[in-house]
Amino acid sequence: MTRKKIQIKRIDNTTARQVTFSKRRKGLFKKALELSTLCDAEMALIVFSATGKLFDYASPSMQEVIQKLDLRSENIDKMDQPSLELQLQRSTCTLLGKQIVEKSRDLRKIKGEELQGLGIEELMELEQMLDVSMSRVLKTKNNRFLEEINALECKSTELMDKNQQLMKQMENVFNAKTHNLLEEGQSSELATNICSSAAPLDQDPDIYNTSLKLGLPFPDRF
Amino acid sequence: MTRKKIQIKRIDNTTARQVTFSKRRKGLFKKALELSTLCDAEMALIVFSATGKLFDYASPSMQEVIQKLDLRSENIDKMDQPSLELQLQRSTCTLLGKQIVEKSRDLRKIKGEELQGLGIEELMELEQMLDVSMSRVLKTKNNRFLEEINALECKSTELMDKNQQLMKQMENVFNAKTHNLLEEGQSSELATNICSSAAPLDQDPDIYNTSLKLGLPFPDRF
DNA sequence: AACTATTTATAAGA
DNA sequence: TTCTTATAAATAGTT
Repeated sequence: MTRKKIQIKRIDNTTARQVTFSKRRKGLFKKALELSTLCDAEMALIVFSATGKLFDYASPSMQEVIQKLDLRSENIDKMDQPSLELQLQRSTCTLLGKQIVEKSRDLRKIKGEELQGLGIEELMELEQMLDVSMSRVLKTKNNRFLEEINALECKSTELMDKNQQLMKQMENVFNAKTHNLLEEGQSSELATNICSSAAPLDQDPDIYNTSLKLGLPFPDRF
Repeated sequence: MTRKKIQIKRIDNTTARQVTFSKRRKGLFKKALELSTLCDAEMALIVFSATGKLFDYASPSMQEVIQKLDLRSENIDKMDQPSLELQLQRSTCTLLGKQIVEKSRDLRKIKGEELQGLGIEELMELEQMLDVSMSRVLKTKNNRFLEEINALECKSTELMDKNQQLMKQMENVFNAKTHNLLEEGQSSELATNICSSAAPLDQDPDIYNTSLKLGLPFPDRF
């Protein structure tokens, strides 16, 4: 518009285009600032260069101007559309919530805490279910008891064996000692003591089980 | 900017301001169009007059430009941090998920479907819980049965009363008829028929209950 | 980025 | 509002 008048159409030469962009952009923003200042107008000017660089001016603020624009064109739905993930999370939440409510009710029913609405047939179904549950629980519990008892019996047998071994060793020691003492002409007091302290092991081997007792109350029923 | 250079500050005179707004707005939009055309730039220009009138220009479209702008500003401050609601929904989802897993396991346990990991103490707790549930269910069920029986008995009594009334009416009719017939010198055949068809009502009033029977199998236990 | 010949924009007035 | 017009501003092509 000076040396020569130009046609208003895309400038093909990249360099020339970029130069013109710089110059005219500067001029445009100056004019925008002047207009908003002189005439007290709200405005927003957003420019992206071909390279993606952003230049913008807004008065009094970008937010306000765009909000005002959205209110007019009812673009609110489109711009403020919640992200896909948010929508997904929301629906998942409601779904999970429903599942929880359902499962909670099931639990309360099976616990017999919410029976007021149930009819005879439903109550009988519940009864049958509880019967099945109870038999399973009792079966499992009984197995556990039997396992426990079995384990204890094994331990008991082991200990009794060990006890026997120890007894024999003691006897050997006693015999040897007695032999020595007799040979040395001493009394048999020591031998008697050893013998009496070892005796209970044969009479009541069950006392070794005390350390293995369970700290459980005995069940009402098996 | 012609006859005189002006200061770039708000024009006090309203008319002058409006005139200038018109002129400069036209110029600004022309420049904007030229820039976007010449330099292939995306841009949006939004202007609100002091009176609230909207003037806008966008290339290639207002939506695109504003979206592009939002993406930038979101990338800067919002995208790093997902929106508060999204965060909330996410944590709610995981929480609800955990609750469901927990409740499902509780249900499976109480149904005796998942007992492998449980110890004797837990099994005994379950047993006790099932005992409580069972007693509640049985109590409720028994109440329902009693209510049902009670209702049937009431109905039965009502029907028997009604039956009695009908009997009496029939007797009256019979007597009247017999009287008339005897007076008219006819045989007592009709009277005998009436009497015999009415007799069973007194002998077995329970037959009236057949229509009220429940279609339920009798329970194994009360 | 600076220059400058020209075109454009526009302030003031009509 | 629009037109006119003198003049300020912007800017295309060049350096």
